[in-house]
Amino acid sequence: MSRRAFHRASETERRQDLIAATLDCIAEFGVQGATVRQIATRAGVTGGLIRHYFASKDQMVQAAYRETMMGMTKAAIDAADSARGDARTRLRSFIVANLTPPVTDPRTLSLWAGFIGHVRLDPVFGAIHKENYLVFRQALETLLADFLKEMGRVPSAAECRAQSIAINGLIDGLWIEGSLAADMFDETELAQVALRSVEAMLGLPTGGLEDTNKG
Amino acid sequence: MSRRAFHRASETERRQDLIAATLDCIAEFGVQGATVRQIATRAGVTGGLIRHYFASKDQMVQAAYRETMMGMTKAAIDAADSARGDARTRLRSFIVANLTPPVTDPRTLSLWAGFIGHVRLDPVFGAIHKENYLVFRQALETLLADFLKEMGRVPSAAECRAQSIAINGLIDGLWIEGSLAADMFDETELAQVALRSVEAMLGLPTGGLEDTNKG
DNA sequence: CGAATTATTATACGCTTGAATAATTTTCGT
DNA sequence: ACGAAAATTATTCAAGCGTATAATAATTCG
Repeated sequence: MSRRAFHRASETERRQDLIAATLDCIAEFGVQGATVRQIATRAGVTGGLIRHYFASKDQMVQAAYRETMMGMTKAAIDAADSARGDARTRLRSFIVANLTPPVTDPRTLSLWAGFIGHVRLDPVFGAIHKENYLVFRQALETLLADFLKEMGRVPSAAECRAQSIAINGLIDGLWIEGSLAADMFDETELAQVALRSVEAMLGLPTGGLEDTNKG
Repeated sequence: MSRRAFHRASETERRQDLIAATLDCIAEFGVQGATVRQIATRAGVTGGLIRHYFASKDQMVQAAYRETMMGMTKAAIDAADSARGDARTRLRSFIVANLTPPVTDPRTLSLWAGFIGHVRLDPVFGAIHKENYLVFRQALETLLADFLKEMGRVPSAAECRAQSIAINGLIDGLWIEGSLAADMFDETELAQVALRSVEAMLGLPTGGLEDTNKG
């Protein structure tokens, strides 16, 4: 049997490849199935190389978790930032980004599900989770406060907190529903449900779901 | 070394003990740490006995998943049924039951997190998930339709669907938030947020979060 | 161009896992 | 009371795990 051919890559490139292979394996086989050997095969290297780039498998998985979470949050925040319009438009872009691919996506949920169980067990996972949660929640609260001000309101701190908790929860829950059972929802249905629900929660007139006999 | 003392239990009792031990281990150590040996130790038996009650470890974990999910759904439905009042009261009881212990609870979330990653990988998990989801969603949709009728509305099928998706998402998301970071919320805060948000989504007057300068 | 260094492969090790089997104790029908 | 059947323990096994180490190929640099 001949020896496997060498392919030498730059450090950042190889680290990225290894993280990508880790995510592939977790999405496809679950955390249990994401073994060092499986990940190495997927990355096209031999197992020993992993230890050359990461002190342990755990550290590599932590890096993969960090990247996944930051990617999701960044996608939503970028969508809000690049929506150059009024505060309402920015908030809506943020919500839509969270409830459409690639954030709402079966693969993303598989990754998240594989990771979330570690949050309470591994302090590193706990720290990554907490930081990401705070970034997300802060972004949402800012968008919300801007929107309320734009409507001419002077929201109290209590209202901002309560409404951002509620909107955050709504986004999270719809994200799970949509990612777990994507086939049960039209492509834009969840985003539309979220937008209407959020604006109803904030006291705006609803957009088209009135029934025939309101009273 | 002397032999371990025998303790003979009835079949249903022992199966229940093994499932309970499985859940304990998953909650405490994660799915990875819930090994046959660890579970057996927790249950106070030796490993071989597990195979006497379950054809494989997988089947035992599936039984544990089934029990956990059915328990959560049943708790909420029972709360709604035993609230002998108008439709609004029943819907509120359903929501509150979902967002207070033992449904909203760090341990319950740990269990759910341990399981959810299997839903897409193991068809048995997929079937359990789907069945439970449909039961939950049907119960919610019935409660919602009753409530809307009680308000004098004649809700369209589309509205019922959209609103129940939204409420389901809100419950799920707040459940996760509350279970992941119970220390960040007052004991009844999430339930209150949910109740106010749901009624706002349905077009009812809000209950006390108006700010100082509406309009 | 050659030596030192680094990246990569290949192999080996100790441990844990789920499962299978054998041995032992209890229960129960007759 | 006894023997068959069932429940439980104890032991064993093969496979797979993460990791460590040794061998080899590529790169770097004086």
